Amino acid sequence: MDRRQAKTKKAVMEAFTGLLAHRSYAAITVQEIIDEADIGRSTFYAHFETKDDLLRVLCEEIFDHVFSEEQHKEKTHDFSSGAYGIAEQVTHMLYQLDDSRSYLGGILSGDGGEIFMRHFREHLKEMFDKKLKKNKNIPRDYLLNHAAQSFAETVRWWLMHGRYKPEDICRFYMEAVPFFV
Amino acid sequence: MDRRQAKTKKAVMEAFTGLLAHRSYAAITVQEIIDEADIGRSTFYAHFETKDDLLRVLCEEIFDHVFSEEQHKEKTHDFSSGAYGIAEQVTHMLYQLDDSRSYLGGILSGDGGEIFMRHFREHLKEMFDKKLKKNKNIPRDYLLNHAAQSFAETVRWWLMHGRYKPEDICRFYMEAVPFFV
DNA sequence: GATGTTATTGAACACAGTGTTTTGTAATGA
DNA sequence: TCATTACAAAACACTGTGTTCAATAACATC
Repeated sequence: MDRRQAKTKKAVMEAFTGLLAHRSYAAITVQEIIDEADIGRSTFYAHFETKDDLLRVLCEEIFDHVFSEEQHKEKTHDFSSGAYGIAEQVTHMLYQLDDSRSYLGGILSGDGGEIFMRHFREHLKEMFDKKLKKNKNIPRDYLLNHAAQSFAETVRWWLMHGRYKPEDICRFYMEAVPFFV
Repeated sequence: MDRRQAKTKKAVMEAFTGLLAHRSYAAITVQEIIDEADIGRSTFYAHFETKDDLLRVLCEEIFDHVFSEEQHKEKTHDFSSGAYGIAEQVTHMLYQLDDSRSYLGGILSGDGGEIFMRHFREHLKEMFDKKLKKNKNIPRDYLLNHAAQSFAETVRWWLMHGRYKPEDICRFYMEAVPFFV
């Protein structure tokens, strides 16, 4: 990849996350990102289709970070089926998310949260799919959505209000949503 | 209240809910609401400060509908503390929400959902506050948020995907979130 | 170092949507 | 009847988005 492109993308991402640390996604304008990144307007639009596209890219990078290590672990230690590992996986995700704490606040507050939460939920549903206990009283569809959404919401609650350690949050979640094998 | 004002407000609300039945909140413009309601632009802004304000008013009307009957019941039969009644209350709310099903879809999809869900969650937290079981392992703060958010999400899931009866949804929820007295 | 390619710049532009203002008209209630 | 209030219509300012284009700079490769 052209060094110029890489430099531009890095500048945009840093400007964006920097702004997100102080203002909500909805309140940030493309012009501000451009000014902060110190690039031309047309350059921005050469890299990202729209402002939402930029947010989507950032979310994907976060999710890559949060989920990829997990997949690595799975392949290495075969955690893929079994109660052992789910707590560790959850805790690990929480640690990864904590790294992005500074700008996740800006993403989550206001309507940018919608985009993040929706993608996050879908990733989680895929991840949790094989880890759910059977339950004859509740449709699997509902339970899977409940488990995923509850975790996403747990993260949101944690990042916005609480100041607990990842291990604590994991314990709360596992106790509140006791439907894993 | 002036008959003209009442007529205008009714026209706007009907136009708005009518449009919400077919498009998401974000995709609907003020101009469309005005055209549909067949009123002047300045008239709209004499009644509502902004487009978000209109959504807020609609949400409040829905919540009045959903929660007021509950408060009535509480005062009448003293359900305020006790396991008995929570399932009935939840079921009753679900029936009320089902009445608004046609346009709730438009509110919930896209970023309008944020406004509805946030207000809904806060109302629910207030309502659930006295009905939660004590739990020494989980902070009350977390548990209350979890119970409220999970119900809001249950409603969303139900309105968007599922086609169950209110009684079924109530059963799923009570089983998934078994933290009520 | 010369050369063709690609990225960046900056400014101007079209466009959509929001919310405001003004003036004349019509409905209302007392 | 009459003062008050709501409404309509159109023009307006404003903010923000995304596009276009010609000039310039950086790049990779030979």
